[in-house]
Amino acid sequence: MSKIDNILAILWMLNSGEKITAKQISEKLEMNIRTVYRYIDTLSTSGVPIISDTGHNGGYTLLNNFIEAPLFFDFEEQTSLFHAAVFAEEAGYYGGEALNRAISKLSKYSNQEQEAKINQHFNSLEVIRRFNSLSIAGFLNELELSVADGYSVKIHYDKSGEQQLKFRLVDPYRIIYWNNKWYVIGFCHLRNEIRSFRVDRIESLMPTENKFEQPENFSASDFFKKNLLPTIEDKEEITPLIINGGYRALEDICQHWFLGHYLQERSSDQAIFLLEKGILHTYIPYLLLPYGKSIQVIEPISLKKRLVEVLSDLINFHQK
Amino acid sequence: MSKIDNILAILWMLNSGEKITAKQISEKLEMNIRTVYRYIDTLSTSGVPIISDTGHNGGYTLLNNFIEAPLFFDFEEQTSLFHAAVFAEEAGYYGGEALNRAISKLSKYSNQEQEAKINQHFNSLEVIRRFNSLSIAGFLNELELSVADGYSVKIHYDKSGEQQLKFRLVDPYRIIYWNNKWYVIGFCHLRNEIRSFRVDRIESLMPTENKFEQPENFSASDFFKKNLLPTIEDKEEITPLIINGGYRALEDICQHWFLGHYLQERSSDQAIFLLEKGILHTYIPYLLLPYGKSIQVIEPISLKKRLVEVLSDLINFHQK
DNA sequence: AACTTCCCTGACGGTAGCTGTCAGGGAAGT
DNA sequence: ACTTCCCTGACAGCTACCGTCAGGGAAGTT
Repeated sequence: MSKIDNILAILWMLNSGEKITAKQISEKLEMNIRTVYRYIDTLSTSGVPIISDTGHNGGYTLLNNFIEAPLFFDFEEQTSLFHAAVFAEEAGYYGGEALNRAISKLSKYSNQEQEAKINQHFNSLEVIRRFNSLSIAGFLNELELSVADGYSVKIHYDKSGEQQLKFRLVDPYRIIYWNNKWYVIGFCHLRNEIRSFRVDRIESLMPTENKFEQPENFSASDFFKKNLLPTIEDKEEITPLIINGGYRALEDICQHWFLGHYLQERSSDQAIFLLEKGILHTYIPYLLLPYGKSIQVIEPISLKKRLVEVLSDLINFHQK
Repeated sequence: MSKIDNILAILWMLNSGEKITAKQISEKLEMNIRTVYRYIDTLSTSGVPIISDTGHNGGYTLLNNFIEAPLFFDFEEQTSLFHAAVFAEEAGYYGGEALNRAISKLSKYSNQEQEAKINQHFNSLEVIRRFNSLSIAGFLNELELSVADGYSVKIHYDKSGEQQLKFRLVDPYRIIYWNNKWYVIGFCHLRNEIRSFRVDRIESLMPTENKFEQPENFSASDFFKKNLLPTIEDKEEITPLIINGGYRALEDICQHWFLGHYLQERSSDQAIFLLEKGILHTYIPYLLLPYGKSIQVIEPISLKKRLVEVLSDLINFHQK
């Protein structure tokens, strides 16, 4: 960060109205504390009415909150904000309206030279959208409000694609975006436990006036990863899955959205995953099929057999 | 007078709204005119939208907007910018440093009331990262510069995972982000045509001093979609692929990263795609395998046969 | 077309200024 | 007495800044 940026940052901090110590400033801005003293001195000398208190409960305040410190971004910063907006759009971010307003404001505050430079660099990158389900931004907006303000929602969730008329009351804790899909995680009163719901499978959603308490230090990330696939009911023993293959195929499989979580070890032609036996025989065969002959299961033998079973089954099915 | 003092003094002079010349500034602040030019450049580079006119009646002014209404974002706009940064990070965006700087400025700029609100809404959403290959930000940064400034790069590209010692000179037109992968599209001098390269498969990359002309109105998106898979050499006739299945499976397959492009028509239990025959028999079988028995090929019959062939082949392979 | 007023930039040599470290001092609160 | 706070001077290293010089182009006037 340049000196100007840091000086302005100090002004913004002081302008917040709260007393702040030199140590806090030095930590926030990652500068040496001696430099903080110097900058404060510089600002004071320049006429900024800074009040400094020594001793306990000491720190700096402004005489009044009237300093107008301008906000500006250099072309790299602006370009990156514009690009970030593009990634958010690609993901189907629900706050697109506010984001467009922000971007629009930003784009009005450059002169022609700056604008040309920003465009040049902005156009270096193109983000191509993938296919998404029908717009779920409406539901996401509702959910966001409910999460932020702590209100339960009543949803009609349809997991299997078949009509069901049961509503659920859900305390939404967090919205999740993962692997090109939107989820809401929350406490489901119907099931009396924390559940995740794919937003594109919500048929209807109604806000309620039921207030709930958000749990402290809830990590949606942890919960989510633990519940990636339908839970196998009984605790089963962990077993290694050993796969041989070419460099590229292994690279792909080690970064697989599901299998990647269970990677234990790999070399240039072998990867070892640790999985529960139940998962191994129910889901893994289908996950491996698209790799064709570019990978080979070395262990467990039972999975090789299971694979052949699945394949035979499919042959019968497709010969009908 | 310290530099900061003079820089801020210039900023206030410009903020008066009147046009002012470099000479006037140098006299008022008793500085050399070369230094004035430097300070103006510093401010401009930092993002202050200064308008400069040469010749008679020349001088500096600030963009009108900036005078009347300094840049200000409300909490929704700020939250959305913060979220956008999170999506960019998830994608492995190369401009993360500049983006962090921008976000850092924004977060320091908001007052405490705004900050609490922003945090509340910011924490409503969690973006979970998928697995990515080793950091390619270095290459992406180099590529971005080469794209923006129009310089060729020399790359060593490794598509098959085997060692090859042939370099290519490439005129990079655009960086592409699609389906969680980064590509560069450009004119390949080795192949004498436009090609796309997956950035994580670039083994080495060197900037050159060879300047090239960016083509006008180049849509990387169009090119990219047309070259999604290895090109089938001869023009083959288009044929329909008819698939039956349950609602959910069909929903998934119609949004498939590849097949989605060829969707012609669908109903609640059937989808029709139009594809070239060659693609149909070489790639489609593998793309359909993960769907197991949840979908069924209705037409063409030749594909059903091909599917059975592929499955038999795989059985032999996995029984070794 | 020539001239003048303006913004602009690169290169150079010299040195001013900036930074972090170290040492020391005083005010305020427990 | 101790701790937490603001504060300052001095130093070495080195980076960035400054004024000077030279040159270029845009815009307006005569």
